[in-house]
Amino acid sequence: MGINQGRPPFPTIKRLALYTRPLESLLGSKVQVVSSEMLAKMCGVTPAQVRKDLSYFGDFGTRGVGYDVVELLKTIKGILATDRKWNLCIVGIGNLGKALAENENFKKRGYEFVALFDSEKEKIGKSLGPGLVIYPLDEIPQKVKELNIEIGVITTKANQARRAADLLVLGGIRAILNFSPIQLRPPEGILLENIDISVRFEKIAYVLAKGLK
Amino acid sequence: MGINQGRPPFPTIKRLALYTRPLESLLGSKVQVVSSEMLAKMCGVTPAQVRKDLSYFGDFGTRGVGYDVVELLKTIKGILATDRKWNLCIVGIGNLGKALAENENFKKRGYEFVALFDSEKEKIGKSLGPGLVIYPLDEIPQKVKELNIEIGVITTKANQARRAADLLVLGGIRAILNFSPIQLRPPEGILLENIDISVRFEKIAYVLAKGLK
DNA sequence: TTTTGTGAAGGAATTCACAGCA
DNA sequence: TGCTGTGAATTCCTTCACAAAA
Repeated sequence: MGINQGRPPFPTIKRLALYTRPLESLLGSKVQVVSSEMLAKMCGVTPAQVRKDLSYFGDFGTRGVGYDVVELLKTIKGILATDRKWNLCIVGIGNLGKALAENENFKKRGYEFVALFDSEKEKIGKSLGPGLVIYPLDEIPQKVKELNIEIGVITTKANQARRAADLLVLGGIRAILNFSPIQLRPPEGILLENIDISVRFEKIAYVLAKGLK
Repeated sequence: MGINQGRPPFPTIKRLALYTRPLESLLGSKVQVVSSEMLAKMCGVTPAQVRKDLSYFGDFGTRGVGYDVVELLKTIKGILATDRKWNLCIVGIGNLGKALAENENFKKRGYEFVALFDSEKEKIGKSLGPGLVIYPLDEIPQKVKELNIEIGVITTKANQARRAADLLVLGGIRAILNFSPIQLRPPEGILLENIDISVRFEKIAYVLAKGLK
């Protein structure tokens, strides 16, 4: 019973988020109990992995039976802090920025975009979705403070990314999710995550070309 | 000298792709030589990591000097098989699909979208960019064969993802890049990569909430 | 000198295999 | 009996530290 050794590995955190999806669909179909084996299959991982991941946070299962779907989902959301609202903003309202802003899934999970920014004059003042207005970049610091924005998403062109990051930092942002292919260097204490989609293509190309598994 | 032990770790492959970006900008500014230390700093990794990564494939540096930028870039592109063209298609032409289709960076790296697919009647026949027409989903298998498409990108809504994957497989696709939050199960031998953006938000939320480094 | 290339050491994450409990 | 929870074993990846080369 309960609480494993030191801090859980980061891969564990990402998998917890993964577990959430099939769990929600099980919930929808009124399944009450799930085994590590079933959950594992639904997520493409091993059963031992599922159990180990969960064991870092306590023990939620019943031996011989499995995990209660409702309880497990609630627990994971608690661990991931998805049981509260997070205010985000997007800098750079091109296609990608729009795609994120209009995606309903994020809001469902508690991630709410409360401000949009772009450098193009023609876009300023336009709104996307329900009352989501596009502001100029200079207003980033002020809006971040005013609206309590904790996470900033950068979807600008490469040449604007650095400026976007600086302005977010100035406003007191806590984390940045960067889609540009630029290496940002935020000050100590600010969390940076990069998503570089073409890196994924490159991995695919490598595997295909080398013909390895 | 040269060629390290067994197959290189996958993290190494992803970093090679990462190294490519600053290398290109160095190339642009006519810098001829780069040390592992400088390259490391530009990418946010350690110098030892850079050298170890490269050592899996041979030795390209000159001791006491560094790496020749032009040569290193060419070598990495060769390793990643980015020195040739790859034909891709996108299934699901919403904002995200559009963002990918219109992004010039991919083509620059050899990843060319040669067909688009969507299930909405109103979108069929429209074209995006230079001669990129949107076809209905049923035409996926035929077009994949006809145009020699090796990589399929799925940017549909969740409820269409499975069908999209099946049709791609039917056409003989070799790899699938899946942006939907659905766990796909392609047959043996077909490479699947998932990009689930909200997982990244979840990791950020976790770190912020726990206040850990 | 300077900076690479790399075995050896260390650390992190996964898998094994089984004890413990329902 | 069946499935969880978890130390121990293993595999995988990174970092260290230094010999080798320019």
